[in-house]
Amino acid sequence: MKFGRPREFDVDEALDRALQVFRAKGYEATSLSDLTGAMGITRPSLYAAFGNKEDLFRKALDRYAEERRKFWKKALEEPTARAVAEKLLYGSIDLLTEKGCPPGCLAVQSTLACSDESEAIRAEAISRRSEAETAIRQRFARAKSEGDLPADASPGDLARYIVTVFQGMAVQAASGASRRELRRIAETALHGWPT
Amino acid sequence: MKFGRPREFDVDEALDRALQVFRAKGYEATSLSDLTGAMGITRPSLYAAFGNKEDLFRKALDRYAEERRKFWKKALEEPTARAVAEKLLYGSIDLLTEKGCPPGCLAVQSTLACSDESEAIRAEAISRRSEAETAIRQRFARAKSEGDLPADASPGDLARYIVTVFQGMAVQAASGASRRELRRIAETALHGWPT
DNA sequence: GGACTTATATACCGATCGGTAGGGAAAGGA
DNA sequence: TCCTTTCCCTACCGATCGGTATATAAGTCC
Repeated sequence: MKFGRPREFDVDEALDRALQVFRAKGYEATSLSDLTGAMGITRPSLYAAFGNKEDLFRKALDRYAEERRKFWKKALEEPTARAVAEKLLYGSIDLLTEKGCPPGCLAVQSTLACSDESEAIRAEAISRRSEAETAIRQRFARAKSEGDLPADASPGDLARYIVTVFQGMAVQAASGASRRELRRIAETALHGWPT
Repeated sequence: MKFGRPREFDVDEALDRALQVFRAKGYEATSLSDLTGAMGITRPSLYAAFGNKEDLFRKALDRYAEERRKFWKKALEEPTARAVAEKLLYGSIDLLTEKGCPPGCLAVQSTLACSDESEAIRAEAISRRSEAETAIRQRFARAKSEGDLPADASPGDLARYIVTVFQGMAVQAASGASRRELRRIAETALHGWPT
């Protein structure tokens, strides 16, 4: 892989730019012109480097998911189930309102906005989410066995609940909710956490 | 308004068909061909009866919102704040999983899927939602003054929380969650309701 | 019967969509 | 230097987008 003319743009940087656009508009509403404009490259360069639009989106989603995974893996290391839940909800506020990006969650957005053709994208976003939910459930099950959660608590229900509140917060963020408002939502959601 | 050739289709029925399509695909991903196909009318008939695509969507959203408003107005008549919250969350499960329609909430979907051009649609969906939240907050404020909610409870936070959980449930429904799963989410969300 | 009004049907508009062909430009290997 | 490989650019493809001009059919009023 040493022959030929070297490419004149940075692939990772271009992918980041693409991710920004996809976050702002969602998969379908983002056009190739939007992408090439933001990435600073031409259409053929895009296709040569990333395949087609769907491939590019998948790579952007990969990068996005990897970043998020780091976050919740770290959150699961908290000593108690309560602390884990707090870290997940409060910490996600930062991710939902990163400066420079439009607020919201790419995965949630991609789950909802879909036509017939992009069903594959939707399915992928959903499956990625279930990975996180499973990890949270297992963490709560451990907490239960350690006596950290009451015996009548359901790790599966609690994990699903946390994920659902996060998704609701993502919708709120996309609707313009401030960090302060999101914090109050998280606070209220954790108010009845089982002890 | 009695001159001229009478129209050969029922406007309300056609609007219902359009609503179904918009619910299935969202505003942007729905094409005029999708609409005319489902409504059983031609393009010029659609434009003569409803204006353009955006007008049609707004009318469909009106009809949708009216139906939903009936639901939450009724829920707010429950005697206690707790009963109101239960009715709102459990009752919304039916609305999120109506048979015949694809699962989810049109307003939530429209909030997230948007490009530059359809920002007006997005803004309208958001403003409609705030109407419901305000009504819920006022109901909770009344409950607080009646001693039905503790003195340290925040009607605003609780209303926002209920709306957020609903939105999360809408995402879950659109991702394929069953009614049973949605019921468990609602149950968990209400577990820590202030007494 | 017209005359008038309104809905329908066909066929089309310019713009944009995702995706690509083809030719020149820039590098390494010989 | 010449060849090969790869990349970049312009220009274009067919399909589809939302929206409409035009002509005809179907009614009420006189």
